[in-house]
Amino acid sequence: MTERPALSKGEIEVARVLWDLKHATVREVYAAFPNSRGIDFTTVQTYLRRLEKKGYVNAKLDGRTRVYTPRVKPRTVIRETVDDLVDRLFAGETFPLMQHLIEDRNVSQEDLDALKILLEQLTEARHESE
Amino acid sequence: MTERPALSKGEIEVARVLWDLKHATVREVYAAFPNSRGIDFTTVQTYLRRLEKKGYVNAKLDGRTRVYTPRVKPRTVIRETVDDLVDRLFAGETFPLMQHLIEDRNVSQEDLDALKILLEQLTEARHESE
DNA sequence: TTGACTGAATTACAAATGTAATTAGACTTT
DNA sequence: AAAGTCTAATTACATTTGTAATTCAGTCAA
Repeated sequence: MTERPALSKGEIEVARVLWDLKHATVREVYAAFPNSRGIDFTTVQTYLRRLEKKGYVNAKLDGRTRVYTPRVKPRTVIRETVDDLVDRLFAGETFPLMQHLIEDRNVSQEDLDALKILLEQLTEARHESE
Repeated sequence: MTERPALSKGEIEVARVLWDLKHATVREVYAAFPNSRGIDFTTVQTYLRRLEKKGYVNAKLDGRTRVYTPRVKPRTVIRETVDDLVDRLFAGETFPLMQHLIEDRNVSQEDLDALKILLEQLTEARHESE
C-alpha cells in the first residue's frame, strides 16, 4: 500500500525544489530558495532528513556530503496530497473543487481557453476508446 | 487581515459537520460522524474548542451546554485552504491543479460536460462586462 | 601543529496536532 | 441524603512540525 506518511507543508516545499534540481546537496537546495523565504540552512537540512526517513527521497554519500535524489514522483505526491484535501474539504468529490477554482479564483482567459481544450481532448479520447 | 491560524485536518473535518448542522452541541456533532470514523466524543470536543479559540466558530451557553455555530463561511475556509495548497504544491499557479484534476482523476462525463458549461458561462460573463 | 574557518551532522525545543483519560457537576433512584 | 449515572469541562500526553542552535570533522593560514 501507499503507506508513506504524508508530507508536511515545509517538507513539500523542499521536495519541490529537489524535483527541479533532480539531485542536490543540502546547500544546493538551500541556495535554490529565494532569499525572501528566509529559511535557515539547517532547517532545509532537517526537512531533507525527514523526507528521507519518510521514504520520499534517497540519499547517497559523495565524499562526506549527502546527495539527495527524489524517490517519489511529483505526480504521485500531488495525487496523494490532493486526494487528502478533497476528502477533507469536499467529502471526496472532485467537482466542487474544480468549481471553486473556476468561479472563485481569478483565472485568466488564456487558462480558461486552455481548459476548454483539455476538456475537449478528454471527451474525444473517451469516444474513441468506446 | 485574514490572520486566523489555519485549520488542521481534524479541525476541518469537524468544521464541515458544523456547517451542515448550522448549530450543534458537541454531542450532535459527534453523532453526525459515521461510526466507521472511530473518533472519540472528547476528541470532537477538543476540536470544537480549538475551532473556537482560532475564531472559526462561536459558542454560546444554553443551560450548561455549549452550542456551537459557524463563524467563518465554508467558502472562505475553502479559499484559504486551497490557496495554501496551490502555493505549496504549484507555486501559486492554479492551472496545473486543474490540469491534474481533469487528467489524473476519474472525472465522469457528466462532470466534464458541467465543467464546459461553467467555462462557457464565465467566458460570456467576461465579454459582457467589457 | 594549532587555531581559525567551513560546511555538514547531531541535538534541541517550543508549538501544533491527534487523541483521549480524568474530573466535576447535575439528575435519579433508593 | 448517599450512591450511582450522565454528560460536559478540564487536563494530559505522545507525536509531528517548524525552526534552529550546537557540535564535530576536515582544511588552510600562520
